[in-house]
Amino acid sequence: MKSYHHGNLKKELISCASKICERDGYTKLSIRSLAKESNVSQTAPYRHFKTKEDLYAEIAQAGFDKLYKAISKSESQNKEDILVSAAKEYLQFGTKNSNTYDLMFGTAVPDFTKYPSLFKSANNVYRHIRTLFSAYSKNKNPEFIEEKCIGIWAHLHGLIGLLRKLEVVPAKLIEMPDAPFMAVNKINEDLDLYLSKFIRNI
Amino acid sequence: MKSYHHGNLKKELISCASKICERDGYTKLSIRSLAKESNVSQTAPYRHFKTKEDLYAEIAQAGFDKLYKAISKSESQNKEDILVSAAKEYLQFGTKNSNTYDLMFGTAVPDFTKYPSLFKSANNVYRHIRTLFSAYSKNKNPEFIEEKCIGIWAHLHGLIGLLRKLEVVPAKLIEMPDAPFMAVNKINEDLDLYLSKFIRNI
DNA sequence: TGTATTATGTTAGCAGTGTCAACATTATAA
DNA sequence: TTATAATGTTGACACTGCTAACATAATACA
Repeated sequence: MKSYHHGNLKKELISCASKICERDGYTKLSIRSLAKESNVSQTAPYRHFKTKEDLYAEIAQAGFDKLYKAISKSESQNKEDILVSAAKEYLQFGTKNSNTYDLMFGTAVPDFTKYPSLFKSANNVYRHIRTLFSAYSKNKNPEFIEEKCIGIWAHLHGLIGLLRKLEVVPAKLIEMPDAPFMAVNKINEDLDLYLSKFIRNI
Repeated sequence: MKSYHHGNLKKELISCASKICERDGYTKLSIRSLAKESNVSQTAPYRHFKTKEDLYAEIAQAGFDKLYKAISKSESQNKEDILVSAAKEYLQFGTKNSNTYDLMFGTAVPDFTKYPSLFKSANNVYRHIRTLFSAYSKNKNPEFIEEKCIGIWAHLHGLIGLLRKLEVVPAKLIEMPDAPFMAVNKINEDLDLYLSKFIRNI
């Protein structure tokens, strides 16, 4: 005997949608199929999300919050270690949740300023990177810090994109001996080493 | 008096689709509206592209070819200047054709190995970066070269992604004084300086 | 406690999508 | 010239996001 009101639909939709987005990519998500999975009518989700983009924004925000947690958890006395470890967490989040990462940084939600809480969550990630680097860096000039932080962020962000794109079955390597897979795979195999070199080189 | 056969449909579709993808983003492209614009029936495009992804692959390949041209055109005796200039061309291509760049590196075509000629075009871009850096670098160790090239590529690739995401109307800055816009805008304003510092720092 | 209001559901329907099968016309190769 | 392949059209299926109109339940207030 099912009651007319679901009781917890919004949360369930977000949770379910997050899983689908991570599993299949956000373009595969459909509001109708999502509704079906929660045993509600096709248009019930529209009582909680005005548009599909609104739903994406919620998922993206949850992603940024999760990312923030991941890069915040490392504890150490050594400031370089913290930075390296945070970078590693960032990279791992991006590669292990690549579809969610794509939703967060791709065109699913083109303008974050439309969603202030999403904006804030995304910004918190950047601010934390800056805090860590600020503590690590000997040069405390704010402009220097900002510029280097963008650089670090861009490097990690770009690596995630490339790793995803170049993640190919090894068999293909034989056909394309000149492709950048070898190098990417090598980096992927020894991330710790790469990241400490990378940080120390800044 | 219109003839039954269009004569040059495939080329026209690709050209038209490229424009739409760059203007509106690739998700806005529909095969049906594309067909309508060429005054041809809804399903005519399917004689030239088995799926929408096949069409995306063609556009992406054209993008990589254009990118290759852009980063190849710089001439100079100084190997560092060539590298810096190529990096600048790369960045400019990515920021000025951001929707096309997104189509090239996003999830529109998830697996390049399905499209050998696209794969090759994309690979040419990487190989050219490597050629330039190889000529510039004093350390000629292949592993060193590969790793650094991935790093350069990732940095540029990531910057393009961030610049796009952080490109916001300045008015919003006031509401969010702690956001990374300032830094990003500064980098954007003086790309030459940023890139030469960046290259020299490798 | 009774009632008005709001929140949250449902049904029906519009306009649009990718893709396929069946058929029509034209260009080309044998 | 004729068979075949290439390239076009029509019609249809099963989807999609989204809206309007309506139904039910929870809540706020008198």
